[in-house]
Amino acid sequence: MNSIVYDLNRHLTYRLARLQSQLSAQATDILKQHTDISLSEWRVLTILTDPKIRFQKDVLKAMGLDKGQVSRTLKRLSDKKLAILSPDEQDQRNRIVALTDDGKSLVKKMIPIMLARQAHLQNDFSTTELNSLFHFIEMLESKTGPIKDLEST
Amino acid sequence: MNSIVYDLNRHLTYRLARLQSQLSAQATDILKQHTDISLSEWRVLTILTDPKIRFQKDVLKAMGLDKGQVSRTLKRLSDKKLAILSPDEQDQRNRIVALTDDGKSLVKKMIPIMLARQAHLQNDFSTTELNSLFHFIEMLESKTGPIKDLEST
DNA sequence: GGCAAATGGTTGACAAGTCAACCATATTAG
DNA sequence: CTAATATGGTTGACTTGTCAACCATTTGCC
Repeated sequence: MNSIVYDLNRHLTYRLARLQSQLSAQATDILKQHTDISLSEWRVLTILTDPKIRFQKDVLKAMGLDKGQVSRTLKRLSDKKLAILSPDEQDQRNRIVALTDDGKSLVKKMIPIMLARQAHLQNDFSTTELNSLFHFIEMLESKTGPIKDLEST
Repeated sequence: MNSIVYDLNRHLTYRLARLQSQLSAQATDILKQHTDISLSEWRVLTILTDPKIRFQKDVLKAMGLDKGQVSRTLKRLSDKKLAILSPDEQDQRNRIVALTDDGKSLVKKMIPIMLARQAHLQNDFSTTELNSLFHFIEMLESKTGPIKDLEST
Protein backbone atom coordinates (compact mmCIF):
# COMPACT_ATOMS: atom_id res chain seq x y z
CA MET A 1 0.00 0.00 0.00
CA ASN A 2 2.56 2.56 1.02
CA SER A 3 -0.20 4.98 1.76
CA ILE A 4 0.92 8.13 3.45
CA VAL A 5 -1.29 9.26 6.24
CA TYR A 6 -0.27 11.89 8.66
CA ASP A 7 -2.43 11.99 11.72
CA LEU A 8 -2.86 15.63 12.58
CA ASN A 9 -4.69 14.92 15.79
CA ARG A 10 -1.70 13.30 17.41
CA HIS A 11 0.35 16.18 16.18
CA LEU A 12 1.36 18.28 19.13
CA THR A 13 1.95 21.57 17.37
CA TYR A 14 -1.30 21.30 15.51
CA ARG A 15 -3.23 20.67 18.70
CA LEU A 16 -1.56 23.60 20.37
CA ALA A 17 -2.36 25.82 17.43
CA ARG A 18 -6.00 24.88 17.55
CA LEU A 19 -6.22 25.29 21.29
CA GLN A 20 -4.56 28.64 21.08
CA SER A 21 -6.87 29.97 18.44
CA GLN A 22 -9.91 28.91 20.46
CA LEU A 23 -8.53 30.48 23.60
CA SER A 24 -7.80 33.76 21.99
CA ALA A 25 -11.21 33.86 20.38
CA GLN A 26 -12.67 33.35 23.83
CA ALA A 27 -10.61 36.17 25.29
CA THR A 28 -11.52 38.46 22.42
CA ASP A 29 -15.19 37.73 23.03
CA ILE A 30 -15.01 38.54 26.69
CA LEU A 31 -13.22 41.78 25.98
CA LYS A 32 -15.79 42.72 23.39
CA GLN A 33 -18.61 42.17 25.86
CA HIS A 34 -17.15 44.67 28.27
CA THR A 35 -14.92 47.06 26.39
CA ASP A 36 -13.93 48.05 22.93
CA ILE A 37 -10.34 46.96 23.07
CA SER A 38 -8.67 44.08 21.29
CA LEU A 39 -6.72 41.27 22.86
CA SER A 40 -3.35 42.72 22.01
CA GLU A 41 -4.40 46.08 23.35
CA TRP A 42 -5.45 44.37 26.56
CA ARG A 43 -2.13 42.66 26.87
CA VAL A 44 -0.24 45.86 26.45
CA LEU A 45 -2.46 47.56 29.01
CA THR A 46 -1.70 44.90 31.57
CA ILE A 47 2.00 45.22 30.86
CA LEU A 48 1.72 48.90 31.61
CA THR A 49 0.53 48.21 35.14
CA ASP A 50 4.04 47.06 35.96
CA PRO A 51 5.97 49.99 37.46
CA LYS A 52 9.19 48.63 35.99
CA ILE A 53 7.84 49.35 32.53
CA ARG A 54 8.68 52.94 31.72
CA PHE A 55 9.59 53.10 28.05
CA GLN A 56 8.20 51.68 24.89
CA LYS A 57 11.27 49.49 24.59
CA ASP A 58 10.40 47.88 27.92
CA VAL A 59 7.03 46.86 26.58
CA LEU A 60 8.77 45.40 23.60
CA LYS A 61 11.12 43.31 25.71
CA ALA A 62 8.45 42.23 28.13
CA MET A 63 6.17 40.92 25.45
CA GLY A 64 8.44 39.60 22.76
CA LEU A 65 6.16 41.19 20.19
CA ASP A 66 7.04 42.81 16.92
CA LYS A 67 8.41 46.37 17.07
CA GLY A 68 5.87 47.70 14.68
CA GLN A 69 3.03 45.95 16.39
CA VAL A 70 3.95 47.55 19.70
CA SER A 71 4.26 50.93 18.07
CA ARG A 72 0.86 50.72 16.47
CA THR A 73 -0.87 49.21 19.48
CA LEU A 74 0.42 51.99 21.69
CA LYS A 75 -0.76 54.54 19.19
CA ARG A 76 -4.24 53.06 19.28
CA LEU A 77 -4.24 53.03 23.08
CA SER A 78 -3.16 56.62 23.02
CA ASP A 79 -5.93 57.52 20.58
CA LYS A 80 -8.39 55.89 22.95
CA LYS A 81 -6.95 57.93 25.81
CA LEU A 82 -6.01 54.82 27.72
CA ALA A 83 -2.29 55.40 27.57
CA ILE A 84 -0.11 58.42 27.21
CA LEU A 85 3.15 58.68 25.31
CA SER A 86 5.64 61.37 26.10
CA PRO A 87 9.18 62.15 25.01
CA ASP A 88 12.11 61.36 27.28
CA GLU A 89 14.22 64.48 27.76
CA GLN A 90 17.27 62.45 28.77
CA ASP A 91 17.31 60.31 25.66
CA GLN A 92 15.15 61.56 22.88
CA ARG A 93 15.00 58.21 21.19
CA ASN A 94 12.88 56.81 23.98
CA ARG A 95 9.18 57.24 24.47
CA ILE A 96 7.81 57.20 27.97
CA VAL A 97 4.61 55.20 28.22
CA ALA A 98 2.05 55.23 31.00
CA LEU A 99 -1.57 54.48 31.68
CA THR A 100 -3.98 57.37 31.89
CA ASP A 101 -6.60 57.40 34.62
CA ASP A 102 -9.06 55.99 32.14
CA GLY A 103 -6.59 53.26 31.33
CA LYS A 104 -6.10 52.45 34.97
CA SER A 105 -9.76 52.20 35.70
CA LEU A 106 -10.38 50.09 32.65
CA VAL A 107 -7.71 47.68 33.80
CA LYS A 108 -9.08 47.68 37.32
CA LYS A 109 -12.52 46.90 36.01
CA MET A 110 -11.37 44.11 33.71
CA ILE A 111 -8.84 42.32 35.87
CA PRO A 112 -11.36 40.48 38.03
CA ILE A 113 -13.18 39.35 34.92
CA MET A 114 -10.06 38.13 33.21
CA LEU A 115 -8.88 36.43 36.37
CA ALA A 116 -12.24 34.71 36.71
CA ARG A 117 -11.75 33.38 33.24
CA GLN A 118 -8.31 32.07 34.11
CA ALA A 119 -9.83 30.38 37.13
CA HIS A 120 -12.53 28.88 34.99
CA LEU A 121 -9.91 27.45 32.66
CA GLN A 122 -7.72 26.15 35.43
CA ASN A 123 -10.13 24.92 38.06
CA ASP A 124 -10.08 21.31 36.98
CA PHE A 125 -6.32 21.26 37.33
CA SER A 126 -4.61 20.41 40.57
CA THR A 127 -1.69 22.58 41.61
CA THR A 128 0.67 19.80 40.66
CA GLU A 129 -0.89 19.49 37.24
CA LEU A 130 -0.70 23.20 36.65
CA ASN A 131 2.94 23.19 37.53
CA SER A 132 3.69 20.42 35.12
CA LEU A 133 1.77 22.21 32.45
CA PHE A 134 3.87 25.34 32.91
CA HIS A 135 6.94 23.15 32.97
CA PHE A 136 5.96 21.53 29.68
CA ILE A 137 5.41 24.91 28.13
CA GLU A 138 8.88 25.95 29.17
CA MET A 139 10.43 22.80 27.81
CA LEU A 140 8.77 23.35 24.48
CA GLU A 141 9.66 27.01 24.38
CA SER A 142 13.30 26.12 24.85
CA LYS A 143 13.14 24.21 21.57
CA THR A 144 11.52 26.75 19.36
CA GLY A 145 14.74 28.04 17.83
CA PRO A 146 16.11 26.98 14.47
CA ILE A 147 16.84 23.27 14.25
CA LYS A 148 20.05 22.01 12.71
CA ASP A 149 20.46 18.61 11.16
CA LEU A 150 16.82 17.86 10.73
CA GLU A 151 17.42 15.84 7.61
CA SER A 152 20.56 13.99 8.61
CA THR A 153 19.47 10.55 7.62
CA MET B 1 -0.77 51.41 47.46
CA ASN B 2 -3.58 49.47 45.86
CA SER B 3 -1.35 48.99 42.89
CA ILE B 4 -2.70 46.78 40.19
CA VAL B 5 -0.17 44.43 38.73
CA TYR B 6 -1.13 41.62 36.50
CA ASP B 7 1.61 39.08 36.05
CA LEU B 8 1.46 38.01 32.45
CA ASN B 9 4.07 35.32 32.87
CA ARG B 10 1.96 33.27 35.22
CA HIS B 11 -0.88 33.74 32.82
CA LEU B 12 -1.62 30.45 31.14
CA THR B 13 -3.27 31.75 28.01
CA TYR B 14 -0.53 34.28 27.44
CA ARG B 15 2.16 31.64 27.75
CA LEU B 16 0.32 29.39 25.37
CA ALA B 17 -0.06 32.20 22.89
CA ARG B 18 3.64 32.96 23.00
CA LEU B 19 4.59 29.32 22.70
CA GLN B 20 2.26 28.86 19.80
CA SER B 21 3.58 31.80 17.86
CA GLN B 22 7.13 30.58 18.30
CA LEU B 23 6.22 27.08 17.21
CA SER B 24 4.44 28.20 14.12
CA ALA B 25 7.32 30.47 13.17
CA GLN B 26 9.60 27.47 13.48
CA ALA B 27 7.36 25.35 11.28
CA THR B 28 7.07 28.11 8.71
CA ASP B 29 10.85 28.36 8.59
CA ILE B 30 11.34 24.68 8.02
CA LEU B 31 8.79 24.68 5.25
CA LYS B 32 10.43 27.66 3.62
CA GLN B 33 13.79 25.90 3.61
CA HIS B 34 12.42 23.00 1.62
CA THR B 35 9.36 24.13 -0.27
CA ASP B 36 7.40 27.20 -1.16
CA ILE B 37 4.27 26.40 0.74
CA SER B 38 2.91 28.07 3.84
CA LEU B 39 2.04 26.40 7.09
CA SER B 40 -1.69 26.39 6.45
CA GLU B 41 -1.11 24.97 2.98
CA TRP B 42 0.98 22.25 4.54
CA ARG B 43 -1.72 21.40 7.02
CA VAL B 44 -4.31 21.10 4.30
CA LEU B 45 -1.98 18.92 2.24
CA THR B 46 -1.55 16.52 5.12
CA ILE B 47 -5.28 16.38 5.67
CA LEU B 48 -5.66 15.37 2.06
CA THR B 49 -3.58 12.26 2.60
CA ASP B 50 -6.46 10.82 4.58
CA PRO B 51 -8.60 8.68 2.27
CA LYS B 52 -11.68 9.56 4.29
CA ILE B 53 -11.36 13.14 3.11
CA ARG B 54 -13.13 13.41 -0.20
CA PHE B 55 -14.86 16.78 -0.26
CA GLN B 56 -13.94 20.28 0.64
CA LYS B 57 -16.44 20.14 3.49
CA ASP B 58 -14.49 17.22 4.97
CA VAL B 59 -11.37 19.34 5.08
CA LEU B 60 -13.36 22.01 6.80
CA LYS B 61 -14.66 19.65 9.47
CA ALA B 62 -11.33 17.96 10.00
CA MET B 63 -9.47 21.18 10.59
CA GLY B 64 -11.93 23.46 12.28
CA LEU B 65 -10.68 26.28 10.10
CA ASP B 66 -12.63 29.14 8.60
CA LYS B 67 -14.71 28.35 5.51
CA GLY B 68 -13.13 31.09 3.49
CA GLN B 69 -9.67 30.18 4.56
CA VAL B 70 -10.14 26.62 3.37
CA SER B 71 -11.58 27.82 0.12
CA ARG B 72 -8.66 30.13 -0.57
CA THR B 73 -6.01 27.69 0.61
CA LEU B 74 -7.34 25.00 -1.69
CA LYS B 75 -7.37 27.45 -4.56
CA ARG B 76 -3.72 28.23 -3.94
CA LEU B 77 -2.85 24.54 -3.74
CA SER B 78 -4.68 24.01 -6.97
CA ASP B 79 -2.80 26.89 -8.60
CA LYS B 80 0.42 25.26 -7.50
CA LYS B 81 -0.74 21.96 -9.02
CA LEU B 82 -0.53 20.21 -5.69
CA ALA B 83 -4.23 19.51 -5.38
CA ILE B 84 -7.04 19.13 -7.81
CA LEU B 85 -10.61 20.26 -7.37
CA SER B 86 -13.43 18.73 -9.34
CA PRO B 87 -17.19 18.96 -9.28
CA ASP B 88 -19.31 16.24 -7.73
CA GLU B 89 -21.92 15.06 -10.18
CA GLN B 90 -24.11 13.64 -7.43
CA ASP B 91 -24.35 16.86 -5.46
CA GLN B 92 -23.23 19.89 -7.31
CA ARG B 93 -22.67 21.90 -4.15
CA ASN B 94 -19.71 19.72 -3.24
CA ARG B 95 -16.21 19.97 -4.55
CA ILE B 96 -14.11 16.84 -4.68
CA VAL B 97 -10.57 17.46 -3.53
CA ALA B 98 -7.52 15.29 -4.05
CA LEU B 99 -3.76 15.47 -4.13
CA THR B 100 -2.06 15.49 -7.49
CA ASP B 101 1.04 13.38 -8.01
CA ASP B 102 3.12 16.45 -7.33
CA GLY B 103 1.20 16.97 -4.14
CA LYS B 104 1.73 13.40 -3.06
CA SER B 105 5.44 13.50 -3.66
CA LEU B 106 5.80 16.80 -1.88
CA VAL B 107 4.05 15.34 1.14
CA LYS B 108 6.16 12.20 0.95
CA LYS B 109 9.27 14.29 0.88
CA MET B 110 8.28 16.54 3.75
CA ILE B 111 6.75 14.08 6.17
CA PRO B 112 10.04 12.69 7.47
CA ILE B 113 11.31 16.20 8.01
CA MET B 114 8.22 17.32 9.84
CA LEU B 115 8.18 14.17 11.91
CA ALA B 116 11.81 14.71 12.82
CA ARG B 117 10.85 18.10 14.08
CA GLN B 118 8.06 16.66 16.17
CA ALA B 119 10.54 14.19 17.59
CA HIS B 120 12.94 16.99 18.35
CA LEU B 121 10.22 18.83 20.24
CA GLN B 122 9.05 15.79 22.09
CA ASN B 123 12.17 13.87 22.86
CA ASP B 124 12.67 15.25 26.33
CA PHE B 125 9.18 14.11 27.26
CA SER B 126 8.47 10.68 28.60
CA THR B 127 5.49 8.85 27.21
CA THR B 128 3.62 9.53 30.41
CA GLU B 129 4.39 13.22 30.21
CA LEU B 130 3.28 13.39 26.63
CA ASN B 131 0.02 11.76 27.51
CA SER B 132 -0.66 14.20 30.27
CA LEU B 133 0.18 17.06 27.98
CA PHE B 134 -2.37 15.87 25.44
CA HIS B 135 -4.79 15.36 28.27
CA PHE B 136 -4.26 18.91 29.48
CA ILE B 137 -4.83 20.24 26.01
CA GLU B 138 -8.09 18.38 25.82
CA MET B 139 -9.21 19.67 29.18
CA LEU B 140 -8.51 23.21 28.11
CA GLU B 141 -10.15 22.78 24.75
CA SER B 142 -13.31 21.63 26.47
CA LYS B 143 -13.49 25.02 28.16
CA THR B 144 -13.00 27.28 25.21
CA GLY B 145 -16.66 27.96 24.64
CA PRO B 146 -18.51 31.05 25.84
CA ILE B 147 -18.47 31.46 29.59
CA LYS B 148 -21.62 32.36 31.46
CA ASP B 149 -21.65 34.09 34.80
CA LEU B 150 -18.15 35.38 34.67
CA GLU B 151 -18.99 38.43 36.68
CA SER B 152 -21.32 36.89 39.22
CA THR B 153 -19.72 38.34 42.30
C1' DG C 1 -44.89 20.72 -7.49
C1' DG C 2 -43.38 24.74 -5.13
C1' DC C 3 -41.42 27.32 -1.43
C1' DA C 4 -38.71 27.80 2.90
C1' DA C 5 -34.76 26.33 5.07
C1' DA C 6 -30.29 24.06 5.14
C1' DT C 7 -25.82 23.13 3.09
C1' DG C 8 -21.48 24.03 0.54
C1' DG C 9 -18.81 27.24 -1.22
C1' DT C 10 -16.99 32.05 -2.80
C1' DT C 11 -15.97 36.70 -2.12
C1' DG C 12 -14.95 41.33 -0.12
C1' DA C 13 -13.85 44.06 3.78
C1' DC C 14 -11.30 44.53 7.60
C1' DA C 15 -8.14 43.30 11.75
C1' DA C 16 -3.85 41.32 13.21
C1' DG C 17 0.75 39.60 12.48
C1' DT C 18 5.28 39.69 9.97
C1' DC C 19 9.16 41.79 7.56
C1' DA C 20 12.17 45.02 6.06
C1' DA C 21 13.41 49.74 4.91
C1' DC C 22 13.99 53.87 6.89
C1' DC C 23 14.74 58.08 10.10
C1' DA C 24 16.47 60.35 14.17
C1' DT C 25 19.16 60.26 18.11
C1' DA C 26 23.05 58.40 20.97
C1' DT C 27 27.28 56.05 21.63
C1' DT C 28 31.89 54.70 20.37
C1' DA C 29 36.28 54.56 18.53
C1' DG C 30 39.95 56.65 15.93
C1' DC D 1 35.72 66.29 16.47
C1' DT D 2 33.73 63.26 13.44
C1' DA D 3 32.56 59.19 11.18
C1' DA D 4 30.78 54.58 11.85
C1' DT D 5 27.69 51.94 14.48
C1' DA D 6 23.95 50.84 17.60
C1' DT D 7 19.43 51.83 19.45
C1' DG D 8 14.51 53.17 19.53
C1' DG D 9 10.86 53.95 16.94
C1' DT D 10 7.80 54.58 12.59
C1' DT D 11 6.03 53.30 8.31
C1' DG D 12 4.55 50.69 4.15
C1' DA D 13 3.90 46.35 1.87
C1' DC D 14 2.44 41.91 2.26
C1' DT D 15 0.40 37.71 4.40
C1' DT D 16 -2.80 35.45 7.31
C1' DG D 17 -6.92 35.27 9.96
C1' DT D 18 -11.80 36.54 10.85
C1' DC D 19 -16.50 37.91 9.80
C1' DA D 20 -20.41 38.42 7.31
C1' DA D 21 -22.90 38.82 3.02
C1' DC D 22 -23.94 36.41 -0.76
C1' DC D 23 -24.95 32.73 -4.53
C1' DA D 24 -26.16 28.09 -6.07
C1' DT D 25 -27.84 23.76 -5.10
C1' DT D 26 -30.28 20.50 -2.49
C1' DT D 27 -33.57 18.93 1.00
C1' DG D 28 -37.81 18.80 3.50
C1' DC D 29 -42.42 20.15 4.09
C1' DC D 30 -47.16 21.59 2.97
